[in-house]
Amino acid sequence: MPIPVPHHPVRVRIAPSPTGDPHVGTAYIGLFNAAFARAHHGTFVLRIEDTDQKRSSLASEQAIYQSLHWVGLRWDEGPDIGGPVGPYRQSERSAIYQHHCAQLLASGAAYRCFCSAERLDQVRADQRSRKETARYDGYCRGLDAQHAQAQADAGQECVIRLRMPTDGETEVPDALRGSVVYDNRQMDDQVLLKSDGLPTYHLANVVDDHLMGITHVIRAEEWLNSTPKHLQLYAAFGWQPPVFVHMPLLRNADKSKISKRKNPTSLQFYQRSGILPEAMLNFLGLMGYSRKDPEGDDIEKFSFEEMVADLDLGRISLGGPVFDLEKLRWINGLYIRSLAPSQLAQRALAWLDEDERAGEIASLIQERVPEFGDYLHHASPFYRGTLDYGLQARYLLMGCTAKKKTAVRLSAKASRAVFEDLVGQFEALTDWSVPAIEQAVRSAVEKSGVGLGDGMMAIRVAACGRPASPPLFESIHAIGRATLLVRLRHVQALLADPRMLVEALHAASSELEAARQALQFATEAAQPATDTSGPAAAT
RNA sequence: GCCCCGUUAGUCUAGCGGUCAGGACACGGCCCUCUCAAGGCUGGGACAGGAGUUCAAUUCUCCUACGGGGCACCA
Repeated sequence: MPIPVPHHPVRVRIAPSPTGDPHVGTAYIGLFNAAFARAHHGTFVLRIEDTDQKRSSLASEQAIYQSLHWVGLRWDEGPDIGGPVGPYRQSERSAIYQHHCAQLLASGAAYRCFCSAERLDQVRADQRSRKETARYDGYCRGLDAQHAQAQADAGQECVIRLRMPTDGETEVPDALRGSVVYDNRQMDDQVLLKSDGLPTYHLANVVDDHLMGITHVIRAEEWLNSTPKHLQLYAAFGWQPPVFVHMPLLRNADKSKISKRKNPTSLQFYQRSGILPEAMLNFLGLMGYSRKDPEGDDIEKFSFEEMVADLDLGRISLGGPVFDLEKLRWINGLYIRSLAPSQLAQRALAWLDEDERAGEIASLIQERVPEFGDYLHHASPFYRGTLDYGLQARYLLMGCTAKKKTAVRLSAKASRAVFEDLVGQFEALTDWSVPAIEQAVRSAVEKSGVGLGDGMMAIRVAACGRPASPPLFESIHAIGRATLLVRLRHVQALLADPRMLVEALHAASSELEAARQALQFATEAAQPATDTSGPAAAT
């Protein structure tokens, strides 16, 4: 299905919220927006949706700029570079939303609601127990507008809700799905303006998209179900809605929506572990999308420009693509191999150089580096993304030292408990500092009943992949939370897999066999060569 | 629970009524080779199930199953 393109210039946007680490999903949607804009000689806008005061942060906003730049996305307008329809940060647009909201209030398309959070919770709980769709029950819908206004003026807290039609249907034209029809009775009287005076996503989004002249809203599928509300808003304002394109959601291996619990979702993780930005972009361009050569075979490797050259969003496939690290690594290898050796050297060095942890890492390994040649060996656990855990590492992960292999099963269970506790603590840590890390590690080990030495060894191996490392807490700090959590979860998966134990034992027995053979070989070699001549002696 | 979207091998995908169902990652084998990679060749592996429409369904329609998303004063 071709994407409708009006005659006026194309304007698209991405609108990330600056909460937490810059997300691969943002880059994914950004890629398709940027490519679409470029293909139509349009404009790509970056808008920051920071209306959630509690969760938004400036640091996160900066990280978004950094990471999007890293993958090679460039926007034409945004909070950092300005543009003709700013401001581009929603927290700076409060007056605009309030003004538009007043308009809806005046026309009767919206109304004030004084319901308490407790009452709303109660209503929802009741509805759920009656197996109905949970939504606002319209308690304040009939309130007299003048009276409500007076109450609000008197200082009573309230929100402003959209008055949705109570019958009929809303048809959502989606460029990839055709029209999707919603029964209006299913829909909620969505809150538009929160009691803190800031808009919700829905209001801000519609107002901004209109005011910024957005022609195509290319966003993730999770928004499809709220599009009818947005359409009602456009109608209430008397505005023409944009073309909607809902992209499939990136998935974890188990097909659920991609999440940091199950996958590294932070772009910084990939940057740090040495994924080339062009490989990352290429990989994202393969998610739900494909290009083919004249023979009809799929093209796996392509640049942004090549993607733009024959872009057709209508070819996007709707099944949720699993974000497969294996394939990402393969593509990355493709790019690394295509570099001239001098370029590779240059880029690898630049990669090391741009890592802000350089000094911290150097100070940790300094004592262990008799000559520069040893530097790479000691530094590598800090720069890698995921780690491989060999035989010895697996034993140690299971909480076993060489002395206590007999206690394997018991220890594996205890070490699982350590890692589970630790992941929980590290996720919750607000302060990623060495003392906080130390406290978390100590408490996790103590709670499990594993000896401090064995427990810390298991954690060290999980964190660094080897039993010898700089001091653990400092090392964990330098590795960083995102990467460390990826490693811990990897280890958890290993420990939860009974095959790991079998494999470890199997590997141990073949190692033993190899040792036996080596011994035999050595014994024979040590004997005086009496009859080594002639083939007959071999028997 | 209700609403919506989806479903080609373990994974990413091609296919848009008639194909030996194509390519790629991963996996196995062989070749190359001082090792390891890389590369080449090669093998196994898929249309979720059931009805219908049609001379003909992976492709169109419906039902079922399964997966996912949404149902906040979060985006």
